[in-house]
Amino acid sequence: MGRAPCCDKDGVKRGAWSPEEDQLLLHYINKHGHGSWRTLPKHAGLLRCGKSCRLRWINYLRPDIKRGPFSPEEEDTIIQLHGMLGNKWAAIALKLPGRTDNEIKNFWNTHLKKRLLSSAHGSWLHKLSSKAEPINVKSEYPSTRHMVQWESARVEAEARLSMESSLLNSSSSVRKTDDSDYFLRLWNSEIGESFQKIRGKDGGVCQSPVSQKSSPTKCGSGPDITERAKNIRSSAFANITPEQEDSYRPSVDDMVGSSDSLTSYDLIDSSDTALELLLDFPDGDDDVFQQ
DNA sequence: AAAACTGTCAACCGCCAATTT
DNA sequence: CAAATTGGCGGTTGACAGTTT
Repeated sequence: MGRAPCCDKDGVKRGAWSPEEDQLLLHYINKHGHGSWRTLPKHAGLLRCGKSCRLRWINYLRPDIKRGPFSPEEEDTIIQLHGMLGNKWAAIALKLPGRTDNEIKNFWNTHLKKRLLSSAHGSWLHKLSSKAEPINVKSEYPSTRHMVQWESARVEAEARLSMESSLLNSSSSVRKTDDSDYFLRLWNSEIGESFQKIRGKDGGVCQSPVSQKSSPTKCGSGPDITERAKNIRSSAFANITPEQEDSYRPSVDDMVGSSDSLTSYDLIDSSDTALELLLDFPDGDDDVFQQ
């Protein structure tokens, strides 16, 4: 059975919100809270879909929304979290107070992704031109090919890192409920703390392309980010005791019933391969993420 | 000056998972 | 337990502004 539409299309206003509508929504929520989004428009006197009201509130009207350009630190965080989580915008937004998933998604798609791809493109071409034998992929369109290769390597690495993280999580006392929940636990664990320490050490001296265009940037530069990534595992685990590390290691019970015969360490090792794939992304890629 | 192009971002759409009936 | 409902998420679209030709 198909799902009923969230609201009738007829008689429901769409498109940009007027200041009057914003006022109505703001006033209602301040007074009563949002309650059920479905019934809110009716009670608030709005000719809008509840879903639309929710989105407007979350992305625009909420009082804790942070306005203005992304700070270098926020930018850095987005790049790193996206490397770990992929397009989990809601999870990423949880680590950026005042920023919405939509805002982060837009920022990634319009700024960071382009920089990443253009830099990756340039670096691959550079590497190709310096090698007698091109990489074992045939295509008349090197740039497209390289982007695809890079992207597939990244996706694979993500998938394996995700699997690894799931194993780590499954071994702790708390079970995974959803991606963001799992990630928050990981982030708030010793591993996450260590990761943040790594960030603290080498991050932060970068400039937002939006707010400080003329300033130099090293935010997310090639060696910077790859070194960070390399350090995520080694440094993070190095900072915890063997007992703590054991607590992240899957128990025998956890492994029983798994569909294959891999041990947790096999998986971690295999993720190393994928990570290397990601990390071995062209040497001298100093300009990745730079404008 | 104006048409074409490009970039940005708010808003919508469709799907999924959790919750309720 | 199944169906219906709701909230939430990620992908995509389209309007608008700014820039280039």
